[in-house]
Amino acid sequence: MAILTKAPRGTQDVLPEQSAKWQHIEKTAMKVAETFGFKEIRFPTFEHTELFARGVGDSTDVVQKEMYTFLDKGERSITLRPEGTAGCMRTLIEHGLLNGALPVKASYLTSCFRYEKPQAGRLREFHQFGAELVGAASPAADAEMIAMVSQIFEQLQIEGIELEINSIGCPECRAKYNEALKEYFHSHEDELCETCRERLDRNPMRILDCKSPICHKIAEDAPVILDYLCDDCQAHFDELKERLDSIGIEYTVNPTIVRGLDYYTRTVFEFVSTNIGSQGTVCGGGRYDGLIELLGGPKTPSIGFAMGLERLLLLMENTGVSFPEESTCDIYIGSMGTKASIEAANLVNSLRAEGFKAECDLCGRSVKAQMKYADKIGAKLSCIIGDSELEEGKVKVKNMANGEAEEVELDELIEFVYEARLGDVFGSLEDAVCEGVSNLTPLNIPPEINF
RNA sequence: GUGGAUGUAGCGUAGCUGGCCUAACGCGUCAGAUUGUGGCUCUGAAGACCGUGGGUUCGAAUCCCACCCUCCACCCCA
Repeated sequence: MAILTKAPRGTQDVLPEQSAKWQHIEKTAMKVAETFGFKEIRFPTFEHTELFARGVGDSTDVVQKEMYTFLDKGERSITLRPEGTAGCMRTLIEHGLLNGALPVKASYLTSCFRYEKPQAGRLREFHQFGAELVGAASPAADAEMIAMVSQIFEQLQIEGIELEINSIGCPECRAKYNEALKEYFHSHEDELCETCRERLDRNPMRILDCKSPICHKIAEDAPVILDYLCDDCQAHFDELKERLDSIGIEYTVNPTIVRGLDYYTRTVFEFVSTNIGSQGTVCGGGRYDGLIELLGGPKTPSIGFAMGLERLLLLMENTGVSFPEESTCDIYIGSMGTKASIEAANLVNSLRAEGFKAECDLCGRSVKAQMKYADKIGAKLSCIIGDSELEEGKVKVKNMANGEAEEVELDELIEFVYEARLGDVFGSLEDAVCEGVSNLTPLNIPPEINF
């Protein structure tokens, strides 16, 4: 296929038909975050390569083989963000937000880029909703973040998703654990797969993740990080569990969760589904107490997470979660002849100024074709303006649902549409008034009323 | 990066033991079915370089090779 008409590998177009679903997810996530005190933050799509190399970690797969890195015309090494946290932290440090009131609560909707082989739930450009809670070391912060994710899933009416948590300790207890791991795996060195043998001294924790049956078997009896936590890390993890129990959030402790980004410390968690193929992690996050300092900021304990929006959407579609219905055109104003077409355009314009969805003919089509179009776009009302209507100043307005028509003065068309819509929402205009709703237009109706 | 499956109009498919394919069908789109009104029905039209590029052959959507894309698994992660 021609390169001009084909999207690059691993990218996805969102068609108008799909966009309402995206907006629903995005709005819900941002709104829930707002109730938790988060404010949106926006930061660049690309950063200096060094930021990710340092922040995410030189030895990670993401940095080693998945980044979109290039030299710009000024010979700077630039990288399209492979994740959100590093850029977000850079922004907070650069603008001195960490010198203000802590914790800082920032949420974002971004696209991320990783050069990977695409498959279900894995794209080269993907979108995530992320949130960072910066400057709070307490397990209360961890619990709040996890609660926020659960709340988002609940609001979205998602079921069949499970929370797994783990603690990977602080650098001190992790060092002890790594030693224990190395010792254990060295005793099985000959049986390990090739990649694991290479990992053994550099990053033994990754062997726990290996899917090769033999390594997996060996890993089953390996020392568990949870047994090597220092007192502080242990207390932190215990309190987190206690808090989750108390709020009523179910979880399982999975000691094999080892996040692939170097910055994580202590709490790590994943929300996993079995309904979207092998890329089952819909949301992943954890604490990163050392990251900000590593990037040159003040020592600031923090925790964050990211949700894969494509995966979330996939999950919702695969499990039959319903999405809110989209509102359709309130009135289609058809016309015959140029004069009438101009009048129709004026009427439509006035209606739109009031916040109604109104449409008219732009193709010079026959009356019949215009009516068909009105039907296709789901117009609730329709009318056709011709010479006689202009003369008499009246139109027949048809209710598309039942075919009944009513004669309306052209001057009063806007009021008519108004009453018809209020009637739909409240049963009748009288009911609306009874409910104390007055002076409503589609523009000032509270969002919970799906006008 | 490794392995497997796929690729025909906007969508879903038929054709694929090579010539009746100047590519068929359904949905969708557009236009008509007596003068200015949708949903049903009927008629008609537009729309495909049969993923791309090579090759075999008198002749290829159909056979061979390469590449690309999509999907699935590994890997990795959201």
